[in-house]
Amino acid sequence: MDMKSVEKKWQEQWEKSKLNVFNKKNADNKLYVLEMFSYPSGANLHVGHWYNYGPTDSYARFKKMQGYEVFQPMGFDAFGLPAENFAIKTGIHPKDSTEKNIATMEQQLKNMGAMFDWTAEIITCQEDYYKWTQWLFLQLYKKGLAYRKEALVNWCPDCETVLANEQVIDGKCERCNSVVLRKDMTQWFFKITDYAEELLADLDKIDWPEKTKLMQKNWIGRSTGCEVVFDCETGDKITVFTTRPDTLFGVNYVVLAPEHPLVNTLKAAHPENAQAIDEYVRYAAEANDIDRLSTSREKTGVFTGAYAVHPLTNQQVPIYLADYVLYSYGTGAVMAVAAHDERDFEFAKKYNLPMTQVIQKKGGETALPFCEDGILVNSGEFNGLSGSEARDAIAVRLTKLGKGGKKVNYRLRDWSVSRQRYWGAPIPMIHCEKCGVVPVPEKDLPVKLPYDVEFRPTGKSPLASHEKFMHCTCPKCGGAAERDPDTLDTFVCSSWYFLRYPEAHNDKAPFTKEVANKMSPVDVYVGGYEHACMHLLYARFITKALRDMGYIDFDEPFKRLVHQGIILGPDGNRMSKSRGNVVSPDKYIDEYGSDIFRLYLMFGFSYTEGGPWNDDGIKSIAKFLDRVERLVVKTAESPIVKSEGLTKAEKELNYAKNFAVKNIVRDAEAFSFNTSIARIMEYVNALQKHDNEHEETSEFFKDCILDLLRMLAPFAPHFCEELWEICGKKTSVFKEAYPVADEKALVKDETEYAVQVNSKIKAKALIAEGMSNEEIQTFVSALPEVAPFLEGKTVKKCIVVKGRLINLIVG
RNA sequence: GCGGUCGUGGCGGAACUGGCAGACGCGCAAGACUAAGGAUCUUGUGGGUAACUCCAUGCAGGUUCAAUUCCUGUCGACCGCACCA
Repeated sequence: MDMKSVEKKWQEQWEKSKLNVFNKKNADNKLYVLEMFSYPSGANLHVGHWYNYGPTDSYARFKKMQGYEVFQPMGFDAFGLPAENFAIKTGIHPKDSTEKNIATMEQQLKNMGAMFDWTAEIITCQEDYYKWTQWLFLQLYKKGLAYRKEALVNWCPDCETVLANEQVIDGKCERCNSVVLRKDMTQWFFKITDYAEELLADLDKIDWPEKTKLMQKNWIGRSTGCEVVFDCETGDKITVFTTRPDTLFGVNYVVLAPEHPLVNTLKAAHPENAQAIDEYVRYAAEANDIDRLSTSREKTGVFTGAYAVHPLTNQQVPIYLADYVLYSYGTGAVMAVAAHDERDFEFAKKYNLPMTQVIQKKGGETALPFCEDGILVNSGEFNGLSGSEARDAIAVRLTKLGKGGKKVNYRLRDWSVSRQRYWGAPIPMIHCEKCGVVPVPEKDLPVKLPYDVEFRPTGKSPLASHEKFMHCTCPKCGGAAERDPDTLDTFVCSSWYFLRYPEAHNDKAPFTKEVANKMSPVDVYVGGYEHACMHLLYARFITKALRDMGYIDFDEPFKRLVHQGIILGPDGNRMSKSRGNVVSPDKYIDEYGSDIFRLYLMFGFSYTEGGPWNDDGIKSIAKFLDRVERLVVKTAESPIVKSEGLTKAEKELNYAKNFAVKNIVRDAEAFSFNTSIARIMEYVNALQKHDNEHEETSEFFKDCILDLLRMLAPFAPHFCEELWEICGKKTSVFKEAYPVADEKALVKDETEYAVQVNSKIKAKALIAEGMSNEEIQTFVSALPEVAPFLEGKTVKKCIVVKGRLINLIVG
């Protein structure tokens, strides 16, 4: 079969018959199967795209044949840094390169033969999409979930630009390798932390890989502990967070992060230390990520001269500044217990601070620092309590005294969405001298991204230099005002795109409640695990926020999630241009076509594992399809002999068929395509064998061949359409129902069992259906291979595992 | 450092809930058909042994009638987080 022309023929046919277009009339029966959309950074699809989209398309086709109205859209996540960086390097405008890449990729995706519903295509960099991304921003702003604050950004001094976190590799700029600094800028944030608890709790409700859920769980980082208030000599209060209130009597000093707002007050109170404090704050600010990355880094800090009062003992404890305390976590201040915390211990040792042991190992000598649970000592009335008892008791006491109490903390930080970059959706906000920050009225959306922008780095957001863009009138007072020069993180674009697909052409709204509730959530979502803590978390957050704003009625965007594995280079490393181990799918497509390539991707790897590329097996897949073709064509051309009932051989074939169907269905549902295909191969072997042994072609055999095409169709779609036609069928094989296993055909009169004596296999025996355990024991005991082992011994126990084995325990 | 995943033939990989380890395929070997075979078909293929059988799922233990599967320890590979108080 000339695969290339066959594939072209059916792709055209499918387009003409609208086979892949979702039929809204059947929406009650919908199945929303979604692959993560493509980033159009390169012109060609790479193996990873094929591996994500090919097998998932087979899944979608399989479900379609099972009777679902499958919605499988595709689009492009088209804003973002690579296009802009490419532009900076080559001078080609991001819009131009992106559009060109999209055109190429669309064609390649069509050549793949996946049943994408192109009528629902979305491209995030187009006005009719980012208009609604901006709308989303405004809703979050209205709801108080978008706010502005000063925050540190990654700053590359050489490129004179802000870098996104993903552009910082080991503390260095991914492009020029210079050390990245941190710089304070006012930025927009989304308040994802408001949803920390629900994001964590609802992980239990979704069918996602456990490791992904665990990653999100760790990322959210819930920890329960206690807040403790220390009165500062200046009259201020210092609140610290601790998970170990049981060590409260061991506090030796209090540490503030260098960025802590109280630092200036303390400095003013102790001018004698002002210089040292200033120096340390500057030192900490200049410390770059490389230093901070190193956990072995020596602890540094400075004494402020000030003291605070211990809430329970009323003792004076000194206040230090140290950058091992992170301003962004907890309260930005900690109580230091040198005897029971490794970091505090290290710091205390370095600065010769006292240590007070308050926890003792049960019954033993205690070497410091001792960070495990133990029995309280030197803790007044709390002496003798265990760790957990003490944590409760001390928290209760603090609450009573109004000096703190139980508190839950999260590691999750708010989502910074401002990007000082050009190629993104402009933030729909206006800065007016008189009215402050004013949102762009919804009727004025989109805030269009101008084309004629100098995107080469100047140290400012590129849009800031575009006068026409920047100047505007304040919607509130009508006076002159300026637009926000930043653009939105591309993760904002992708945080809601699944809601847009079903209404891709709605120009009145991003989506409607009615359609969204009907079509979403996505039933099966397939994409890379690298998005575990970014896209997948953001989309969950936005879904919940939209729900709380009344736009949708469901809690989670993706009911079931599957991660495909990664296809590595032949050398076992990740494919990369610098390694020179990139495998391009193009030459394989050229030689074998899409079906064979896709089939090989499904058969040669465990889908969720992936593995090193190796093309040894592609030929064998081509051979396999050749065999199928010969068998089908021969059968189609043979005269059919009518018969009544099934012969013994046909019964066996019927068993083989139903066994195959049962397992294919189960495995395809689990995205275990390699075993699904293995079962199809076995079935083909059985058909082949039957055909070799029989001159005539029975009606039953022909039906078996047709079922084979139905079984194989999702996995080799063009190929099976062609053979289906050769068999004289006028309608698409994808209008057929996927075969269903007939359980009756799977019941055998007798089953082969392994017979063991004392767990060692001695024989195989055919056991008739319905024999009792006693009958079985009598029967196998008499077997010539078994009997000698039982001579002179008694059978103490006979274990029968239905359909598998019999184990006689003798002694 | 913390958390997680995974170690199975020459290779890719199977093994559903603890139940015949190595499905399916590649590769290899032998044979058939052939003028020819890098086509096709048939058969064989974890290792040792002449054989009975024995040894084999990284390594060492344990639980069990039975362990690739469960538990403990250990080695190795990969991934995520990383001063989170």
